[in-house]
Amino acid sequence: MNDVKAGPEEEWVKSGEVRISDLAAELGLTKGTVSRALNGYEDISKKTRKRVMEAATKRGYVPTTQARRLAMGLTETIGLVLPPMPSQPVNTFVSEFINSVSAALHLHGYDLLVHSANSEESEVEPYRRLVQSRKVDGFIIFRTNEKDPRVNYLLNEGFPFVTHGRTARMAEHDWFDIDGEKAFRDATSHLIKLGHQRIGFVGGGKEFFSAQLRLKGFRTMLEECCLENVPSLEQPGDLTGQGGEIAAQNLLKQTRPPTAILCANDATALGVMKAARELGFNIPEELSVIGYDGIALGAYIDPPLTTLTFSIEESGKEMVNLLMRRLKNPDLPVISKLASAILKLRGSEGPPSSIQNKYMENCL
Amino acid sequence: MNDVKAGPEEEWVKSGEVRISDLAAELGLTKGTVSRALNGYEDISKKTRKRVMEAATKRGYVPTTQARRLAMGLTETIGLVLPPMPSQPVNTFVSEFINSVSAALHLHGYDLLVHSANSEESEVEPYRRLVQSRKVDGFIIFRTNEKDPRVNYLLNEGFPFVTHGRTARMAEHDWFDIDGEKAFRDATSHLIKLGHQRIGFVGGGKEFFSAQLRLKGFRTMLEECCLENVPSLEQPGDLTGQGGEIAAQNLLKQTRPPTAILCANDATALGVMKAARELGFNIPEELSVIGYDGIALGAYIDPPLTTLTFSIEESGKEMVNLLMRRLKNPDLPVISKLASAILKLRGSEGPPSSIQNKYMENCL
DNA sequence: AACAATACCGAAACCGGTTTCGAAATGATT
DNA sequence: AATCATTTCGAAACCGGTTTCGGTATTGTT
Repeated sequence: MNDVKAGPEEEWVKSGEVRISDLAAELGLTKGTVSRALNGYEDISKKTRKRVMEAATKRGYVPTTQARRLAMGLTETIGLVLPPMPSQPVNTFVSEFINSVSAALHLHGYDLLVHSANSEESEVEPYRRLVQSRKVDGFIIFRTNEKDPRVNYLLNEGFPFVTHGRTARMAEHDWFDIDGEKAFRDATSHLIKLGHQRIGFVGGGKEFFSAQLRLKGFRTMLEECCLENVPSLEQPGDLTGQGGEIAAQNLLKQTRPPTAILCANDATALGVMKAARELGFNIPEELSVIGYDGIALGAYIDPPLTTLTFSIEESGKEMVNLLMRRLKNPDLPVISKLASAILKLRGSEGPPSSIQNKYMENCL
Repeated sequence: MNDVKAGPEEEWVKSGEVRISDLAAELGLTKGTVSRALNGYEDISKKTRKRVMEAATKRGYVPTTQARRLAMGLTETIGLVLPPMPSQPVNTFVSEFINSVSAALHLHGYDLLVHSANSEESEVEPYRRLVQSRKVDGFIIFRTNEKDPRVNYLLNEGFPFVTHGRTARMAEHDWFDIDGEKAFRDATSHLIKLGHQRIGFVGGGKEFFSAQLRLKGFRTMLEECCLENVPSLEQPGDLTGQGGEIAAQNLLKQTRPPTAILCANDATALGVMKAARELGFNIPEELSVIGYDGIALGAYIDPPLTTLTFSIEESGKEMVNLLMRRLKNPDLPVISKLASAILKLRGSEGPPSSIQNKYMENCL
């Protein structure tokens, strides 16, 4: 009939029907004693403990979470607020991230409360509500801005949290981040070694700290290789495909268009590729494109998107570790963790059509 | 300094420091009275109520959720268990779905608890744990199988839930679904009208009910248009890009390959397109491809993917409505809701290279 | 003015656990 | 056998709210 197996010797009982007081009555003990027996207190005789535990498993007793948490004064729940999603979210990242964070939290006995942000209200409002109603013990914050109101609010409250990404106040809170600067130095270097000398850059919104760091990595490597930094080759973006399209048009319609474009994320890169196709550029022969994020979909397009990738699972795990440490001892000094992205070559980049080796003469 | 504004006339207080007993003491009332005043009981004088409410807002009192929920015997929380994710998820769907469900729940004062499934343990284990520990009042289940152990378990427990997708026991539980059969009839019809006569189909796993219905829609429309159903043109898939690649190879290496391929979802379609390119088929000139899901990324590939799409936001909203109704009154009769997908033409389909109008002579 | 009806609030139980404290029972010591 | 230390458990407070019940104080009726 169905695959739920009940013990053979006793009738099936619906879950969650037996309370600690039932157990206590059945055993002729008080609920305090039963509680201590189950929680490993030392002042319980082996014999009694055994009786209690056997009765508990036999009756299928599981403590009511709400009651336990109320008594212990903690929620064992971590909040994650989804940023307001534009209608064109290319957020394969988000679901993977939620998945890894949730799994990591579970190992510590914590639950994940996912809240959606209403775009009509202030960005901090959801956080404020969750804090005030005491629904969570801490937060996981991602996609940080340089000046982040959420961070300001939580720091002010003294409420525990960890960010995915740095902020202007990163010295005051725990954070995890990918070394986007190094990643973009690597990608830029790779393009230069292929022979590119005019390289375009499409950023994320400048409010994102990560976008600034990626830009910095790009510029640093240009300088290091004695390539001049052409302002018109740096275009702003917004981490969406549409933003990529617009930026690419601005880049490719110039009299001397770049031979390669570095994008702040994969969604942007897809927009860039779309615009490039429409303007008649062949990829990678006439234009190299590199993204950032490593979304799985990038492998299925033509040509497959070369991208900078990192382990989302590791990100989630690390962030949870940082947060658990903080919850256990709020007074510990702030720490952070920087992971690195790796360049995953898939085919959307190659040498420029006409290689000019000027930079080699000058620099190497 | 920071943008958290405190009232000008009084000093800043950390949130959540004031309890109902503090309020009561301050007002010279009992906490029972304060509680009733705040919750709109009729046996409180207007004057007292006003005093209480003013004091509450002034002191920033917000009831502790855990305590209220314990007293009221409900969790106001809905569980959503993420299916184990393969490493190649093109799951923009999941994050959007979580977002919409969370937003809809919030309107009813409910929270969303997201749990990740551990692939090593049984599929129902997470549900069992959440039920037994009484962490949630109900579940949102998606990606149903025909014989779904999760559904069996919850039905057996008499625990409230709503599914996104039908099951073998759909008469016994509330569900919401997209009319995949109709969607695939529409898509098939569209291809036939374009002149296609040999149409391939790549399904999802046959354990998914939805996959069966999509196949049924495909077959139905073939029959309706007097086209013969060629078994070798029906390939199984697994809702991933890789599965699409394999299926496409099976289809396109045949002596008489199809001129169009219908895919059970967009990820599959991307795999199909990749394989087709590698085998030298031009899309859409030599091969039309249609997907299902309407993922945003589909618009950015070349050619943009024609797909069957539906409103995820609406799905979330409807499912939450069904679930809230069920929670309010567990004895109501089972109801369900069927929404329809629409064919979003983006360019990955077109007339076959050599139009043979045989079907028109026969049928229309 | 006496009486019933109503408005309003206090007292206490309750939700289901955890934890502290003290007392009884047991065992060890002299 | 009396004393003391230990082991083991019961009693009760507590977490922070909600809800029922009953008793005044107030109002309305004749």
